Amino acid sequence: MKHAPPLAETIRQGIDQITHRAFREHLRFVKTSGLTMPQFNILMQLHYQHECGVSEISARMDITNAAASQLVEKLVQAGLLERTEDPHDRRVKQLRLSDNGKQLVEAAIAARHQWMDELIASLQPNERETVAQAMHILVSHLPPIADSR
Amino acid sequence: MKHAPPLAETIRQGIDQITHRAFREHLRFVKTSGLTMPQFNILMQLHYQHECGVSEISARMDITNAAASQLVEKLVQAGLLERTEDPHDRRVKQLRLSDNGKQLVEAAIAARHQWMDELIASLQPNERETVAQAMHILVSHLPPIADSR
DNA sequence: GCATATATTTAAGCACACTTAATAAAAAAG
DNA sequence: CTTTTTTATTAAGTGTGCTTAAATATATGC
Repeated sequence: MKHAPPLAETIRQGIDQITHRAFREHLRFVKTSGLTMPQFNILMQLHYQHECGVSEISARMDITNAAASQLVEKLVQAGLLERTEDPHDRRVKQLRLSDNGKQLVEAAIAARHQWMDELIASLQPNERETVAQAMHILVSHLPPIADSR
Repeated sequence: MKHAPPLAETIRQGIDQITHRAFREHLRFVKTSGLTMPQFNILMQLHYQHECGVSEISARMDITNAAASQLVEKLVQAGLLERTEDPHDRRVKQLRLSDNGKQLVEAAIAARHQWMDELIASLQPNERETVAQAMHILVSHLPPIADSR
């Protein structure tokens, strides 16, 4: 019998497979939502950030302000985003998820959790314990911040 | 002190964060490669499958044959794909990565492994053991096949 | 106050992925 | 052998995201 693969290789393969699975599921959901990826990304950003201006979106997505403005416009038209004037600085527009927008994002998160929960449910209690421990370790070691900007 | 989050929640958050990180890294690489996502996906598919026809690509990507043919054409023009006639069935074209194509895909995989390896290197030996164990558990429970077709 | 910088929008135009419809060639079915 | 199906391509047209350039409005620096 050959020797087992080194731990690092096992971890790499695990991350590869899990992310691959997660990505495919996410793509499928976005497709059924009728939105494009960039549009959807804006919604997700606003879910985590709750409120921001157009410039913050263009900065995070690495596109021009003009591009971000156009994307936002479509989402406003679609009734997924609310765009109001910032009273403190009337140049900036405050962007926020509308109720419909929130609903869509929550559905996306639920879909993302579905296959995870099935996976988790298939584990033995002691396995679940090990996996949770590992995730805690990984997350705590992940990125100091790594914003690349 | 409040109670700790349930294991399932810890696992979900771990998977979320890891996939998010992986996705961002991958996007960055694809961008620098000068290719678009659909083009890159074809290369990745041919990396894992080594050889296939145009129809298989359109089926897997859920686009028409016409669209797949056009994408393939661009990759052939770019020198990343080889397209030859299948002698067994002269309707189908055998698609295969060229040497340049292979090189690009390998660079992508190397880039994907880079941050993982940094992460792995930051772990204590016993942590690494736990994480590897967890990954093994997860992968073995992942998807029977789940090809959705 | 006046010049400059910042935040956003609009217009014009390009590249890309995608679609449908039409074409061609080979394989499979009858 | 004729008809039908499969595989791939081409042509024409649509929608999207993106860019640059120009316009507008507000805030900031001196």
